[in-house]
Amino acid sequence: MSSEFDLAFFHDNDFHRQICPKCGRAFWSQGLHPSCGESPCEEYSFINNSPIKRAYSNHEMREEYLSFFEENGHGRVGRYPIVARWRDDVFFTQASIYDFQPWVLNGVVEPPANPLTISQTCVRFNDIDNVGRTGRHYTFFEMLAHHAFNKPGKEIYFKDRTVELCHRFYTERLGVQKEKMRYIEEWWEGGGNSGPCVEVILEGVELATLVFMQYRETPQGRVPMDMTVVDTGYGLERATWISQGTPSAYEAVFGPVVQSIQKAVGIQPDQRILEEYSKVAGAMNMKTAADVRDLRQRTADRLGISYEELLANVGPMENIYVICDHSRALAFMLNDGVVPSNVREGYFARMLVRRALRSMRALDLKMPLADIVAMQIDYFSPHFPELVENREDIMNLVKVEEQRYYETLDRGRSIVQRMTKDLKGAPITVEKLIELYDSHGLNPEIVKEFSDVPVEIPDNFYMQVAKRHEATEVVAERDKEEEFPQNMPETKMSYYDDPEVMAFEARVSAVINGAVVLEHTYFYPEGGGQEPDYGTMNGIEVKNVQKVRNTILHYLDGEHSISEGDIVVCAINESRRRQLMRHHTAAHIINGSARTMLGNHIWQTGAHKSVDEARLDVTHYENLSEEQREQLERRCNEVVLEDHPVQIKFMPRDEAEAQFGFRLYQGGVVPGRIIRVVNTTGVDVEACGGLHCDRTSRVGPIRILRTKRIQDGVVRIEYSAGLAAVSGMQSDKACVDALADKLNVNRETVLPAAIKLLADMKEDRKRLEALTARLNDNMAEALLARAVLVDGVRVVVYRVDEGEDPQALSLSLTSKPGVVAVLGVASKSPKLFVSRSADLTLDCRPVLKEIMKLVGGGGGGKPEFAQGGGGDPSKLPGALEKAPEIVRAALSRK
RNA sequence: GGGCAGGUAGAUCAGUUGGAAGAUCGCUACCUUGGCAUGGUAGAGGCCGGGGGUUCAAAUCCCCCCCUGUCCA
Repeated sequence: MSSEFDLAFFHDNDFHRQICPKCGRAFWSQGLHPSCGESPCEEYSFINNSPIKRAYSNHEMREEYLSFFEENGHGRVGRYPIVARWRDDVFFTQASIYDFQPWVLNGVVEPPANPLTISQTCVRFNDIDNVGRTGRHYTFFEMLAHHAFNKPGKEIYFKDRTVELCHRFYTERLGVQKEKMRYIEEWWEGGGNSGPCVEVILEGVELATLVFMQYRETPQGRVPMDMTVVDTGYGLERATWISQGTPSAYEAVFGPVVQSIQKAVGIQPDQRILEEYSKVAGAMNMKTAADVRDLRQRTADRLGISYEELLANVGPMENIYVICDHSRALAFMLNDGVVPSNVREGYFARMLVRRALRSMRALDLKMPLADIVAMQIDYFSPHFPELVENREDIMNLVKVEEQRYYETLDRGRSIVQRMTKDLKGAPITVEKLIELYDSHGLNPEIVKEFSDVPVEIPDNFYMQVAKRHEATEVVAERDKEEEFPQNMPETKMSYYDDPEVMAFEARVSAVINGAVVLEHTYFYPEGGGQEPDYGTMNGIEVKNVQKVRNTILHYLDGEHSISEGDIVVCAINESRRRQLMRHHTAAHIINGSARTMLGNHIWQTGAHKSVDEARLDVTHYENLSEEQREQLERRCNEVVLEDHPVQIKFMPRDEAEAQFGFRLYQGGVVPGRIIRVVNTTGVDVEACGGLHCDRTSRVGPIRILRTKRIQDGVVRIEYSAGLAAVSGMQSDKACVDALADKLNVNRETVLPAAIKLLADMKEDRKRLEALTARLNDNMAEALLARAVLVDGVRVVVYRVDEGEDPQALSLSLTSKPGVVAVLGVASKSPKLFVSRSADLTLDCRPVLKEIMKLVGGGGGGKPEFAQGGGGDPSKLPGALEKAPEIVRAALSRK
């Protein structure tokens, strides 16, 4: 491996290759060092003693870096969004190289500049538990980078130049003494690629990683890539931190925000304690609560103070750091289109809100989280102007989510209180604690606060929770096997040239698995949620059209004799096509109108357009109210009437992004160097492959049929447009007319007539109930008059007729003292009821069972009221005849 | 996408081994008061989330679906 690092740059500049005695890794430096310098081999040595010539703010450091590389021939590129909408394999942008995967790396798309430099906003959640504690972990961070993409015959630069630029940046630009820089030899693998890499270490901290991607990891082994890539990553926050030499990175990065919160909380920690704490923490990797206690104890020992004194200083600061980190991450995530929810990317936003609120609770900091997010926006917006535009929307999302958490806490409080009431002073078990967290979102600290009984929290609590989730099996994702040959002839997509052509002739270039491939076609294949065109080819029905890579396959109804080289005559089902076009343009109108109405957090997450109806799924935190639905419908129809032109243009990707931003990618992944931009002028701009009306007026009426929350954070808008909307209105009218006809009123009075009808029905039902009750009473009196006297007890045996209520009659009979009632129903499933008055002690259940034995059924119930059934209905009358005897026997047994 | 906890009166929730759908608050009317807070009495209000199944009988047991909450990826 060492040959990978035998760089001319090292040799020409008096670097020495050394082996770290602690970790055994090789490293290069112009100075001589006892170890590789990375923690835990060496402790931080820059605190209060920065090796960098002056203290930089985060913003100054970013600019210093980007301008250095710009001066050295790199094109400066703007950040990509945190939500990696151009990829379907990850939720978030976790490194600058993500911006160029997969299309730049696989050669489909040219990089926006080559070489380039960028400061990429990233989020990572794997180390979230260390945020605030180690002094160097974040959920959100900026990765400074310079990248070079080397194609065969078009080399930009590789290892030597990369290390040289890195070295010069720190030594020349930031004034670090050159002997202090150390470069560790390492190997990197990720995302199916691999290559050697160099870790850049300064004063105990890893500043950057320089990766040289040159292999592809395949099932057959490691193969060289056609394109080699320089993939570097420099932590902006770390560089800022080292330049300032503050105890933790958080002070350096969030300066004013940390101070404002500190002031609001009213604490002034001992700097010396924070410094030592940070040094010890830097050398540790914490997994459980026990690790954290260990860290604190070690620091306290070094300082010669008590654990409690340390905790009083460190604890509140950790919470402040968590709040700072999470609030900044939220500002950017919400800005870039995440809506908090309980699934997918939204869950990470929810988690950040809840963790931040917990820290605020621990500090007893009583202010809205949205206000802290606003502080971050104000601190970062001079360099990220997009935050200003979305400021109100971001704050609103935070407020909504904060409110949700308080509702969860309220629910949780009553759950815990009910639970502890049953426990009567016994402690809450670990099992229950896990359930409260896993199912109700209540972490043990909160449970402890809510409960009056003892709560014991195990150190490995969260590991036990994780264990619960381990058992869940992972469903293997089945790759859809490519069943089409690799070398199919490509089809020219003529529908993009002129979507108005509905009849054409074309030459057949192939027939694949019975599907016809033409040299060019006006048939629109299924795609972008739009169903395919139907029509005819040589008079045969075309019933499906699919696109596979760049080939369009026409599926015909039944057998056909069309073969390669034929000229076929084609006709497209025009009414179907026009309706699909209207629904597609309507989707863009609705999307744009909803965004204007509800906020910039509205993004399309799915869509489907068929002939009769269509739907559009958008990100939003709650279902629309009826008023909002009406308002949206009205706004959409105004857009139709305003007659906006719909401009469609093929544009280079970078140019389109520069002009319209990443909001273009509403429909998800759009590969390719050139993208098709559909601009519904003044309303919405999207990268879209669909066919559209050329003006909004041609969409016709738009009806928002209904909206529903299909999952937390996603609202489905179902709609119809054009003639489908007209059909809907007609059937609605027909329905009301038919209803009016049935009610024998006109359509204007159909509603009050229906309301009156329902009221009348309800009244009638009550009268019927009252009447039945009176009938029961009368019947009861008549039956009691005919009752057989057995040992002074009146025994009533009666076969109930259809329409009488045996249960109510039983109750009525036995409400008088000294009565036993035996009531039978001889329906096809016979039933029997045996009841007695409250003053008697007879157990009705054996009586019932004995009678039902004669019928062949069973039953049970309570001593004073037994019921049963089943068996042969024709045997019921006979059984009832024997009933008085059975009752007599039972009474005498007493 | 997966796991877990739920869905009963307008609201918050009980409902034991399957066997007559309940409590509290709120609502309506009347009584108490000069008026109000309050107190007293009576009453209204339920497809027990939906659909199947087991059973003589299901809010209760089993299966499927829908909805809500929550944790994890």
